[in-house]
Amino acid sequence: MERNPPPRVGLAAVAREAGVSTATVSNTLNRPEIVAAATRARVLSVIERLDFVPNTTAASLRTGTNRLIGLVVPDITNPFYSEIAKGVAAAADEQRLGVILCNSQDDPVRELSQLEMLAEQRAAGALVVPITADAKRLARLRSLGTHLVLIDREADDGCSTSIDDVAGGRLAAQHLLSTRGDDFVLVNGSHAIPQCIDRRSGARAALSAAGLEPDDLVEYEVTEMTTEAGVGVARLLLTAAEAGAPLPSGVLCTNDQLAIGIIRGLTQHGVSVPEQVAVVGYGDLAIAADAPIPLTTVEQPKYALGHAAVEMLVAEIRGEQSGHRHSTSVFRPSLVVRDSAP
Amino acid sequence: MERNPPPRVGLAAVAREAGVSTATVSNTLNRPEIVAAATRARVLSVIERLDFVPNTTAASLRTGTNRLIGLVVPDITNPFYSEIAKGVAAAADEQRLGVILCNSQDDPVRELSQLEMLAEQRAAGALVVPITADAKRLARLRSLGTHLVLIDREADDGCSTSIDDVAGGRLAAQHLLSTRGDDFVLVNGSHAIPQCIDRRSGARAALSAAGLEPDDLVEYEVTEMTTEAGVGVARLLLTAAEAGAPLPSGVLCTNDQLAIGIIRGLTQHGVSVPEQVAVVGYGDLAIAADAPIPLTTVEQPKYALGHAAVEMLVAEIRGEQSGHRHSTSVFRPSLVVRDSAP
DNA sequence: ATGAAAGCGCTAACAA
DNA sequence: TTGTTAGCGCTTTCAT
Repeated sequence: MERNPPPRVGLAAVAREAGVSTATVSNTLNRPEIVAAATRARVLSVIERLDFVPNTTAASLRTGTNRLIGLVVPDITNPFYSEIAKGVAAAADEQRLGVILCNSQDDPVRELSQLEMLAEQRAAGALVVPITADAKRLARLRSLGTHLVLIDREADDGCSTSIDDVAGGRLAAQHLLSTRGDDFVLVNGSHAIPQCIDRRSGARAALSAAGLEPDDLVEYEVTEMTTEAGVGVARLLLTAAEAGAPLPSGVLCTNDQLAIGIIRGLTQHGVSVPEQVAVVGYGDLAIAADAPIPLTTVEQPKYALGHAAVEMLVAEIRGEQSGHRHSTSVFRPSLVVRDSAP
Repeated sequence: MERNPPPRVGLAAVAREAGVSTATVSNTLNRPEIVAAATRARVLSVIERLDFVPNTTAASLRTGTNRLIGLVVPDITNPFYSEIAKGVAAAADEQRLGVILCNSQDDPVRELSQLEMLAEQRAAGALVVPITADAKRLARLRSLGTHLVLIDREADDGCSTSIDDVAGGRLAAQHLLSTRGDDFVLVNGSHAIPQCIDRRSGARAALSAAGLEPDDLVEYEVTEMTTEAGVGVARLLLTAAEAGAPLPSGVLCTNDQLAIGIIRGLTQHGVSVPEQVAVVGYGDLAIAADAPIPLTTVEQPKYALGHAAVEMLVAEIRGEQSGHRHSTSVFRPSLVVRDSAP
């Protein structure tokens, strides 16, 4: 079982064996068109035979470029982020880039030190889903030198890919409006979260567009956007109904977990969904389709978000000298109609 | 908005500014104890002032070691793998390692090319959740030079971290046996999947241990381990019951999706869970706790699996010359009792 | 305790 | 078309 690793063969060994210079070996790899077909074939066969694996570390040092990019997400376990990561990984594969995954765990300090690590690795750039949009922080990140593309957050100064949450909120509200009327309620997360604000704005915009007063929209704000919180709000709704107020004909939730909680809370108490109350979620996670009553929800192009971010980063890197204008691509969400709100 | 990137300062610039040699700067960074306190302070202040970011690429080239490891998973979107990734990312942070994420998408060809990429990057090693355990393939991977630690699959020749699926199957079966009796059925995935085989073996072992005949265990095998497939099996169970055979008192599923499907299929037809039929899942994904009837299931230490794998890889790398014996650490799953099978 | 200098493996002028 | 050669930025003997 003694298995001393064979001494790594380098460009020089290949060159010697093939009877050419190192430059020619390098060229057959990087610019095959400028080397004679015969030589190329000979070199390639030697490479094969010696099991030569080029050392990109050395190449990076020499060229000053690196085929490595960073991806910083708050929690890779969250389906929203892991879908993004999947899109990033696929695009990176296409571009022959490696992705350094950093899980910031919602900790700004950790996030910063990870960006620092990426800078030390001389990553060509980084895609980050920032924990806080604090402009000062972002400037600091950028000053670390690597190119930055923000995901799921618009950058005033720089590239980003994001989703139009206002449009998503509008879409959901319009659906409820046209199928159920105007007496739906909004179940929202903390107003400290930009996405929650935007979705709410969209819902209000839909109301305005229908000639209604947006301030009449009843909103329940929860601190944790969990299934449990949803069940809690459902109870509130039922209590109010017992006190005489009618149940709303629709509930618009700003994520899927809340919506599932609402449905559970309502159905447990004999209220039927969607007959008595229609429920719309937001996000289209796997749980939406798999729920006991499949969820009508706003689908977010998460994979596309990640995929596009890589392409944007590559464009930014390429355009480094050739002049590059920062850009933002905003994806439009769409409504997926299922049983919970037909 | 013209912002020419400032020319990167290197070790040499720092040395010049601090009036010392590059060796001293390097030493204050890597072996601070051997440089005089006064010099060290001066150098550090210059580093700070010039915003010097060491270039690990160059260091790697020089030392032949790299603070980068690879992580290859079949699908980062799958909660099982993303939990592992989280554990890997955390452990890597602790060890100041970068993690290159590769999503093999269940494609052996892609997996191989990703391992090749890791070899080109001279990653210090790779953690892989292999698509196929084919020994020849693994040998080929190892021959690419980087150290390998397998995750969720035992390596006959090399390091690995895995979960004892036989124990998990036994745990689940024992629970059903002691709370419900011996007339439970097994709903399993394809026998081509080692984990499915192991979980089945565990269930059979539990039967044997109770003095029962393992061959009497009724098993339903599905090709896709989805919620839908679970609903399908539930229907089969109900049809059989109509034909006179009694419903089993328990159902043991080899993943959580199947269990949720079973519950849905049964309850939709008026069968109460757990009163008439107890259902046990496997995996303890988020959906288990969040299900309408919270799921009794076998919890797998996914995070620990990833975390331990990093430590094992580090040990293997360290022990490269100092003699290192390959090891396998096998984690024991545990049973989480919830409402679906109290 | 510090400095001088030789590379790590590769790429890219430039020369032939 | 191919070869020669000078580094990329760092670490590490070996002197001093």
